[in-house]
Amino acid sequence: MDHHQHVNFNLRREIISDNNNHKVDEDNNMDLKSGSWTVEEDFTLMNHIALHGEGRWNSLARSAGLKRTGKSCRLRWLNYLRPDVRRGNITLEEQLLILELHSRWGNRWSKIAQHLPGRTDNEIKNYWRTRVQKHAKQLKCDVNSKQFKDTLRYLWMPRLVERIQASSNSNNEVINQQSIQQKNDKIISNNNIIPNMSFTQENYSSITTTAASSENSIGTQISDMSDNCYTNYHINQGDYGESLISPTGYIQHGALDFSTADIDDNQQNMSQLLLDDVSDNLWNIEDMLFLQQQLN
DNA sequence: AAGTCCGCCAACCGCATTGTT
DNA sequence: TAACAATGCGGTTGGCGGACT
Repeated sequence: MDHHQHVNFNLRREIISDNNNHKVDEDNNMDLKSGSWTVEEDFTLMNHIALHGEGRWNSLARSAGLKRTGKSCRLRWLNYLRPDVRRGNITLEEQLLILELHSRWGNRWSKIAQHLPGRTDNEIKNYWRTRVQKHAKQLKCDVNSKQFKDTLRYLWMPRLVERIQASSNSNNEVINQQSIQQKNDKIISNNNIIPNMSFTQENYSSITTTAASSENSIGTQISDMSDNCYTNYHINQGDYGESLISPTGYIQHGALDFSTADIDDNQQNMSQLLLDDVSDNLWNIEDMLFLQQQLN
């Protein structure tokens, strides 16, 4: 019996499906449920894992009294119920990291997820398919094509870096303003009011903290990584190629690898892409104008 | 208001790999 | 070391909800 045969044999033994979202565990003659998990099932699984730990998913499912396959329990726990699962929108930093790591490793979702604490491979895969592949589709090019990879690398990723930096700067400004106000308040409350004197940012640079180091857990964790992608983008934008990136991070004329014949289509497609992307916080009007200049 | 479309994402499936007996 | 079981991984599907007509 070769590998495939015995795997299929395992699967046949494990479950036999009917047409009604029910499966039968032949060994235990038990109806198995599939589809969405109920709150009761979630509690049952969580309580059982809290008491007995995870692993041995098939026997866990049986001993917990869950009419689910071990696989289903494992997936539910790892992708949803685990306490350290990070929920909510993918941040700019995470987007950048996903793009970078995917450019290195391709569809190695699990490997990529290891570098995004709290994110699951499923979540990253979904992000890629729904957001990134959508843009490839809009550009009418293959997601693996050089054209699309260049678009990601020379447009999307630098733009994300700029957004991250801008966000970090604005956070610093808010923190600085708060610090200044607190200082002033403190001085006033101590009856040490100094007429006509205001505190500048320079005066208080020593008491401010950067958003990246104190507020942004991803940034902190990334900085601990052995292969530090995010920091590389922060510091070495020249990595994109000196001929491509201007000091502001913008792309030099002619950097895009579009053939002349494709320019009109690409311009139209990219403009539409950028318009659509406003909802994803990746592009703005400035980007659109810039790109149109590049394509003209 | 009702019907349709579409994007998102949880969950499933098949296969590969790893662990255990 | 072969057989089997458990786990991991990536592709795909289907249901839900919001947007649109």
